[in-house]
Amino acid sequence: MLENFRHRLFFRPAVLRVPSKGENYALSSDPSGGAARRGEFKTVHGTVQTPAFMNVATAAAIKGGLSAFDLKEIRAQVMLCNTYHLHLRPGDKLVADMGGLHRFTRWDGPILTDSGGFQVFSLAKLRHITEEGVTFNSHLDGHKIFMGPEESMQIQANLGSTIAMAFDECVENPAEHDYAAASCARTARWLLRCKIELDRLKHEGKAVNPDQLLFGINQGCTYKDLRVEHMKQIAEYDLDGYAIGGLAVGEPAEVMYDVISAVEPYAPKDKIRYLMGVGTPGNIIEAVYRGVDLFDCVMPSRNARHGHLFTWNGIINIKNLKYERDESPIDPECDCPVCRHFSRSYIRHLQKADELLGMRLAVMHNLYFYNHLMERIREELDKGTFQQFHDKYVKLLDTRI
RNA sequence: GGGAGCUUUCCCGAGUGGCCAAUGGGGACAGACUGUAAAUCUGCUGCGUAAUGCUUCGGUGGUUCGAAUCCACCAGCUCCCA
Repeated sequence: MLENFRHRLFFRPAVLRVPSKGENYALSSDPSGGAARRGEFKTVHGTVQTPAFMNVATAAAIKGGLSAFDLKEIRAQVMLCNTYHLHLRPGDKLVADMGGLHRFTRWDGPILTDSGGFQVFSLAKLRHITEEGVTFNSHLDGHKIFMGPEESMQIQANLGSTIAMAFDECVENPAEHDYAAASCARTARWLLRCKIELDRLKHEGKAVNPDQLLFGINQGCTYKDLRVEHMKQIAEYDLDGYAIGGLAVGEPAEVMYDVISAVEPYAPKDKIRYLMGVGTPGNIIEAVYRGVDLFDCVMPSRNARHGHLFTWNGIINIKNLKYERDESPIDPECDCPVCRHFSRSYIRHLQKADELLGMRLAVMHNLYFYNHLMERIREELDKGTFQQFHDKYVKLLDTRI
């Protein structure tokens, strides 16, 4: 496997803190293990500066009406699409016939496709799991679909993403230790099947992207013993990257941070680490602190559609009456295209009036905020001032104002 | 000129004697949202309280133990006949 990820350690937390009065969590990284990293991740679709945020475009579009061209405008590096959703509609075969996701969407940067594993969790009422894979009832029309590791890889090979994710089971929280153990053992077996199948597809010329990378996914619920054992196991498969999945599914943030700290020392140092589905700006800062390189989350786009906007002074709800006559931009400290041109008053009006533009502008701002947050984090790591940045913003950015 | 019907809390609209401060929508106000079944969902919307309290269903006056609901008159609106 070619080297595709180079990183430098810029920061090691030296002091273990305990929660002080008024704090509901404290940094608890193991000083010998967790460490923020500044890196570069090379792919055939371009190099990703890490830590990075991946912009979620589940059905090959950013909800709220943003295109590939808008993604450039908001300084996005990576787009993320979904295997299950694209398989259902328009169908991965159609995407392959149209030349793959890059040609289809006109996004020429890296694309990561999630495997459908999260839908095993989120569509729990519509599915049945066996060793072979998962049977779903389509959320669109109810028809039965089967997806296992091989099917997920075949679909992702058709989509031609830069990075394919292994097909996993994202277990709900809380879960019994026995169930979590059995599930992550199965996820490990599925991972091997994924690797074999993707190698076969590439070897037989059936992958739209012959250089498609494969990331494995660590599971084990909130049980550190399972997490560590599972990570040790999948670390031996020499994958292109390692994800931590099954977090931020209802457990307290401190628990999530502890799991990351526990499992991080066992993730290969020279491979990129991806924390799936996370999170708030504060979550991301804490996870970077603990050695995570890559993130994705629906929060900036979904919340934007609902009027919940991120700023460098905390979170605002643009629909609130107090912004009715507010001429200032969403965030006075933001230089995104939306903040450069439009007032809170105008965006509030657009959202209250259900104008499409209201969602579009809000989504552009929030995604810019997230991508810019990652830029700031990289700058702070480069300058060696990430600790101060962390201390200033980790709580502030998640606070409602 | 004659006849019929209607008028409900911000709006639409249920309710036709007590279980009605009054169904349900909409709007307003606020909250939730973490690998997107999410342009969704939740709360709240007469005043006030710890609470059995107070004011309200076009207006006024009646009937009744009790009225948004029944009666009379008045006002406004709609339709039909001349």
